[in-house]
Amino acid sequence: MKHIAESTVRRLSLYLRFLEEYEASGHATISSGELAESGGTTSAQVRKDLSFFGSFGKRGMGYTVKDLSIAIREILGLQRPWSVIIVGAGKIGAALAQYRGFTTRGFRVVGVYDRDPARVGTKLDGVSVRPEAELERDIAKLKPEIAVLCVPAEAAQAIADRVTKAGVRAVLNFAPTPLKVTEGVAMRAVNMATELEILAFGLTNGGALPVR
Amino acid sequence: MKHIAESTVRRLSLYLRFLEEYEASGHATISSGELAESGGTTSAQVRKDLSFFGSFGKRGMGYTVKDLSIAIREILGLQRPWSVIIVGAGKIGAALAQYRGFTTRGFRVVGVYDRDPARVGTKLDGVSVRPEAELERDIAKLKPEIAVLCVPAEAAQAIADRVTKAGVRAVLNFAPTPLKVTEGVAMRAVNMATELEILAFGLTNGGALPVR
DNA sequence: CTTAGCTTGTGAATGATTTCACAAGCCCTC
DNA sequence: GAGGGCTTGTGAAATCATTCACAAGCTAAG
Repeated sequence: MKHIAESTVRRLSLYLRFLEEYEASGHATISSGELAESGGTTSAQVRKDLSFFGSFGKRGMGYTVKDLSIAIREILGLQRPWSVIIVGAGKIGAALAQYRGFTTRGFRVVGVYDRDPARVGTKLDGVSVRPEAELERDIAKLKPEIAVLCVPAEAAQAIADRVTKAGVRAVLNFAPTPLKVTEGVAMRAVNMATELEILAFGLTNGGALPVR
Repeated sequence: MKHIAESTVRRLSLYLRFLEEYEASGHATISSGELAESGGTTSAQVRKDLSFFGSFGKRGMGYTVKDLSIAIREILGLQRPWSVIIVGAGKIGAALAQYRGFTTRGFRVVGVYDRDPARVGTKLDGVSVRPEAELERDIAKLKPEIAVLCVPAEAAQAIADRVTKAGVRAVLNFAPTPLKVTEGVAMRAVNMATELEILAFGLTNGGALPVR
């Protein structure tokens, strides 16, 4: 398959969100222009994004909301559930373990881990925190595809190595440090301090950063 | 000033993090190659990024760790502190209010707000949660530059409108919905479900997404 | 059946970002 | 103070992403 830009995938996720809203509000069809409007982009961009994966609309008519939303879900791989483990049950990890936005999209938190015995055993939204030492055993048993890392920066690389070695194939890293992962493992990072710093840059150098 | 790509600003933030580590570990100078290695990019990229803002190194020698880190801090606007308010004291908002990564970079949380009276009055790392109704009054008084939104999707646009109208000039949005803000307000969004969806795409379409 | 009015899908053009490649410059040694 | 060995800073080239612009195709109306 051709290379798909990350920006395209990100927009698909956004389109899907709007399609679900449209569906809920009773609309049966939608044009690339309307979808673009909701997502803050252009109709050409919407059509181009979709064109990488096939042809989903009807000329003169637009897209069937229901069909397009199924198609995008399929493109993103959301027609099946994904199992997620969260490593680090501090403030952020605990918040994510209970975050509804994950579960509504088919991401199931099947395990939460922490090194601190004081946190082990506490329940987060139905999942008990387990000791970090059990990671390998649990990964072998539960076969989660994705690990979310909410550990301190200095521990992140070691945990990433452990979970990928144990079979996890995708990592979402909230620790403020970049990670190296072996070829074939998908990696994404969310760095909240960096986001604030980009805003600070924007405020400092008014206008140098294209707004959005 | 020329337009600076967001990707450049993001990398600068990353370089700064490494420079701080390097400084702490006693290194006095660093080359673009070493910096690139740590940040997962190329030496040419590092030099190009810096070249937008000036000339900071010595040919043959590399960069003085201390000077470069001061220079980047200045570029990003981090030589001064920034005041931040957090709106929404649910799981995510509360976690962010107590997140050390913000404070260590000079972002001071000066207020946390919630609509739910049950949460009002609770203390988060020294800051009491205040009623959302006080937003405008507090913004006028505290003059925070940045607002972090951790409210439900359906409330986010209304809160964004209120805080920007009251004088906040930058918004970091954690609600899973895109926001429209008036010209001149800096806006960034962190969508955690989207990040997982990008990983799901990567897992589903093995190799279609450049793994970075 | 034909025409009018929309909207898609997509090559081509433009714009943005990254990578290349090398002259210029600095330090250290001899 | 001349030469060797590095490393920066930066135009030019290459790559990647977005926007343009329009033929093709669908529906509804007459």
